[in-house]
Amino acid sequence: MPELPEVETIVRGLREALTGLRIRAVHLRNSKIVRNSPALFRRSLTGARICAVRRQGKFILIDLESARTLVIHLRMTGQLILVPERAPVDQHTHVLFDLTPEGRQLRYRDVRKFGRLEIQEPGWPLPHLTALAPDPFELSARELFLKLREKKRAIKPLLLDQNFLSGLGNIYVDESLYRSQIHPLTPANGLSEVQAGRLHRVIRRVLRQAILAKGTTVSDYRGPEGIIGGFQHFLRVYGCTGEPCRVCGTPIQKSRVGGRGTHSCPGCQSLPKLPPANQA
DNA sequence: GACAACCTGACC
DNA sequence: GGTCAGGTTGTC
Repeated sequence: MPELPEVETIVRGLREALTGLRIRAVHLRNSKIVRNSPALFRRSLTGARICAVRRQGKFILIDLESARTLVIHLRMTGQLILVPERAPVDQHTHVLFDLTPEGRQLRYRDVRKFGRLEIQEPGWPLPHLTALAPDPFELSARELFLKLREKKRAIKPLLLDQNFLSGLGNIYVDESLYRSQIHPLTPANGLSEVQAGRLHRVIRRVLRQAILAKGTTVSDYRGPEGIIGGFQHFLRVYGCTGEPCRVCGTPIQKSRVGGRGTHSCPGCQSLPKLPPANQA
C-alpha cells in the first residue's frame, strides 16, 4: 500500500496528534506482527512518552523519551489510525495503544498481516534502517547519476530497491518513468546525465504533488484520521491500462518487469538499444 | 534474475 | 478454480 507520500502523510498526522502524549497501555491481539517478544514490546512502550515522529524511506519511527524508538513498516495493507478508545475493534486490528491524556487510541490494522512493528534500543540501530538508502529528497541529481552509472540492472527494479534509493514503490516508479520517458527495462548505466537529471526532477515533482494530495488511494490506503488520498486522480499510467497516452495517444500497456505489474507507454518510452545480436 | 513465501480479499 | 494486489525477504 504505502509508498513515500502515503507514509509522509501518516507521519505528519501522527506527529501532530501524538507528540508529547504518553502510551498508557498496549494491547497485543496478534503477536506475529511484533518482532520483539510481547513482554519486551509491552515493557518498552507502557508509560513511555512520545517525543517525535519521523519517516525514513517507508519506515515510520516513533521516538520515545527513553531513547528507544518504535519502528513500523506497513508493507502492503498496514494502517495506523486514531480512533476513540471505545470504537469497535475489527478482526484486522492487531495492536492498540491507549494514549494519555487523550481519549483516542492509536491502532495498527493490517488485513494481510505483512507489516511489522519493532522496538529499536538506544545504540542498536536496526539493520533494516542502516541498510536503507537515502530517499529522492536526500540526494542530488548528480549523486543519483553517479549511482546509476555503477549499475547495469534495469532501471525499474533498481528504483524499487530500497537499498539503492528509498521511498519509491510500484505506483510512483511507473509514474516517474513514464513522465521521464524512460523505458522500465533501460539499463541504469545506459542513462545519460541529462536523462538522470530529468528523472531526478520528475521523481521529486511527482512525490511532492502526491504528498500535497495526501497520498494515493487505490484500495486500502487511509491517513491516520481515516481519510483517503487524492493523487489517484492524477495518475497517468498506473492503473490506466488500455487508455490512450495523453501525449501520443498510444494505448497504455501493462507488462511484467522484475515480477511487478508495470504500466508504460510503448510510444513515449522506448528502449534505446535493442538486446544485442538480433539482426542478420 | 526469476520465483516462492508471507496473508487476505476482490474480481473473473 | 485461478489471478491479481501499493512490499520485502529468502531461496534456487
